[in-house]
Amino acid sequence: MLSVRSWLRSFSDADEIMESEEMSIMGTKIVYNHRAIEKKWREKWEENPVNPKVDDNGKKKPKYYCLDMFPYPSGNGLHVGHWRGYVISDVWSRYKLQQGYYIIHPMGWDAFGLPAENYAIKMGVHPAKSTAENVANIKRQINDIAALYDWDMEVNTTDPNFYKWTQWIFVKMFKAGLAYEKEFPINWCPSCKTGLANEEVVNGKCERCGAEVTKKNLRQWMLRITKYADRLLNDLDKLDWPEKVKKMQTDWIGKSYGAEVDFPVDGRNEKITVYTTRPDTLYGATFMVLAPEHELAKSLATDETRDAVEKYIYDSSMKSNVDRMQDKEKTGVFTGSYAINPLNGAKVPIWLSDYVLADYGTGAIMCVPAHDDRDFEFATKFNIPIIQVIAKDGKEIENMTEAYTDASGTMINSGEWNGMESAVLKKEAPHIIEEKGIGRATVNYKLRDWVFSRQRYWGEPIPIVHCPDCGCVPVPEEELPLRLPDVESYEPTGTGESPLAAIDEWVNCKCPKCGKPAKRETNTMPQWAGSSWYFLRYVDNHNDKELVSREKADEYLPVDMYIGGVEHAVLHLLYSRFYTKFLYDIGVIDFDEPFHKLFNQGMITGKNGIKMSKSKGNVVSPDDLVRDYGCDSLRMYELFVGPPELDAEWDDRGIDGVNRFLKRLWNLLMDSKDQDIQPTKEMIRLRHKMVYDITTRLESFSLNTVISGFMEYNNKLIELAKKTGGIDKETLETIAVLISPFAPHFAEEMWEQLGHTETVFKAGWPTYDENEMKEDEIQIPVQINGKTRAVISISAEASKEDAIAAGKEAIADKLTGNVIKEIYVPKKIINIVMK
RNA sequence: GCCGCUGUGGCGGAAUUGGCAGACGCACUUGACUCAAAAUCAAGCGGGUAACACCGUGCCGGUUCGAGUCCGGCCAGCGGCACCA
Repeated sequence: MLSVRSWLRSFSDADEIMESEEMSIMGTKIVYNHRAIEKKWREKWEENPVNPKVDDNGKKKPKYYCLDMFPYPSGNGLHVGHWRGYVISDVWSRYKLQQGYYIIHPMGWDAFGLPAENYAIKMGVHPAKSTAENVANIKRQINDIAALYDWDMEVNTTDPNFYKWTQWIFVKMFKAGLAYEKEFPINWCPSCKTGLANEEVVNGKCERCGAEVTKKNLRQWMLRITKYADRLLNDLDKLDWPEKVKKMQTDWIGKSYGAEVDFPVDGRNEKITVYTTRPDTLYGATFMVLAPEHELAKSLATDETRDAVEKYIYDSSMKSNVDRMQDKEKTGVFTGSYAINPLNGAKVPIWLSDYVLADYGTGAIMCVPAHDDRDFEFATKFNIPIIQVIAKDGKEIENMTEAYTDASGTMINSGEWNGMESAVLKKEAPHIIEEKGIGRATVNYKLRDWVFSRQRYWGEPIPIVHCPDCGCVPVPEEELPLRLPDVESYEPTGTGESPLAAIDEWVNCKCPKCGKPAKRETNTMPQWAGSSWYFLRYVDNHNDKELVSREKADEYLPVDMYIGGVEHAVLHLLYSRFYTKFLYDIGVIDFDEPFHKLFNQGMITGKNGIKMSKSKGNVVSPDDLVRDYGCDSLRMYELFVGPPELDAEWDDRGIDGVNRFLKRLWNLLMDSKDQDIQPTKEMIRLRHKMVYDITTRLESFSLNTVISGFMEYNNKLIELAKKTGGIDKETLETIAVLISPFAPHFAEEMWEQLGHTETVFKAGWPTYDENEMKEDEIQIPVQINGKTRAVISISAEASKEDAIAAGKEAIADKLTGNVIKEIYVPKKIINIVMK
């Protein structure tokens, strides 16, 4: 079919040929014509939207806010994979609409940031221009989905009326002490030529472009997300999110309980504080390791060790993240100095090694080789003594070949702690240490503060002025937005300066506080800045006084259902939670979690699970499929390819299946609609069962089986219609409503063909009656020793005796042994156990 | 290395609380219609057998009248974290 089509398309009037062919009338029957139907209803909806606008909302109806992650306007347009999430959220929105909810289903553009900017650079056009073009193109493609989007709510992160508030939030954070400047070696992508947040480094590589991330010492704007670590962690409990995402965030925040212990340096009036989660093993500490970047690292060297120590510190600073991670074998250098174990006075050597991270804990650790794998490896390599302090199964391990890391066993070689259970001591030790005055109980997080500035052009300018007298002064709130200036050269410089730094007339300004000459901050915000709060703006996007009015926020927010890929688990979803909590703290909104329920849809891939991309040449565009099969068929096929939460390989051929289904349903409608068929008992039963099945599958988000359910019932009804000549009107009406979230144009046409003049979306979701679903006669398998030997038909109400008697009769010739047990599970099975 | 998820026909995938494994669809085969093709309709479609029997849900074992489903032990693939002390 497709190849014939493409052959026909080579003629100039191919579309007209196809159109007339499909419009043709075969006999007296009108053939399903998706083009005519979809065009007709698209126009009708344009005139009379099925979901009323915000302002028409009676405010009495319950609302449902369904949202999918907004796209960035890439130059490649949408492929069938993008469709999936949009179809899922639209199906859910329309289902909620049928249940009587007022639906908020907006769409917008995440248009600042690297993808848009890199595309612009590649094409040699200004990002503002290419972004606007790409938005227009993708908007056209998105309209093909026929989703319930309310374009009056549209937002665009590059619109000054939007980024005014992105900047406003930053100013508020600055005033709250949550945004601060810091100079330190940050993750730097040499290809994107910008600093990156920790979350944007995946396996040592840039999340965007895959280039190896290096370190660069830069002055940076940071957001103190760590201050929210506990709340970000604890509030996960109240979210209806996939466990997988909750776990990823939990691991990323990485809270651990332990103790800081102060080790005096031998012969010096200094101490080194270490962080440990295993203070119970303190007696087993036989050495100490500092990160090469530790502030005391250099000064601990003696005359004999100085050269080696300085070389090691220098070498470490030259290693990239990837190098440092991939080093299989531990390296290190002895400083020549010793520390005193504050518990037992033991003198332990102080080493430097890059397996200790400078920015976690205190940048220094005590090492207990007997009970830590890394310490064991290090001690073995450098011949450092190993002292066991936990007895496994009551005794010391002889000839230790690996560390014993379980916290289960009895303490030994541990002075007054001897004989205690290690698991108990692990909990008590921090407090004991605190009482002794040699340390304190503490917690630590893997989460780091957020590196928030980017040395790129296409982002929100950070609204800060650097004044020689006043320091960092925020741009006054009434002067926002601070507009991104137009610039001729917007390519990244790679020097650590943003292209904005080259615009003197923009950079030079007056200090808002004292009026003296000052300079503007030239870094811009990351793409996440806009996407961390955009969902709040939809419901009040024209408000020029507030980010969102409290009235509208209270009424419409937060988001009930959020749909997006799992790739945002620790980026967008963590940042959005942080922003929401901050806005809650300053009273902008009255909730502190943005997304009540989260659904992660799986990715659509090309053959063999390869991600669709232009460079791989495996991108499938929805445009041809919409033209050849229709929006309704594609919508249904997007769901039919597999469980929505799992990845699925795209195969064009499968769409024929759903298209044939719609054609068969159409033919059933055409055969039945003018016949006034009286419903048989079987039709009524099927109708109730169908409502039950479709509804329960939809509720459990098993959207692929909803589609197969439609096919199953359609097949059954077609069989039935062969006997009766058609299907009753009520059953057909029920199908039209049930299928309306999935194939909205088809449903509307079906509804109209059945004589209705109002939209099907006002029909209301059908209900079922379990009594009507019951069958009088049921088919039930009869087994001998668990193997099916016959299938019999009995009354659904049959007693155990009657059922078993009927079952035995059916397999009488096989009942040759002694029956030792007879099992009847009502309506399920008969099993005769024989010897 | 640690944590999580997933293993079912040629393929995508179905199987409430354990109860006829393979629904639904794709592909394929055959037949009808057609000069022919497409479309459509009808039949078939895990392996095995002439037909039964029998064997089949990654592998090994267990519980049970009965296991894709529960338990124990492995194997493979995918994903997350990755020296976080």
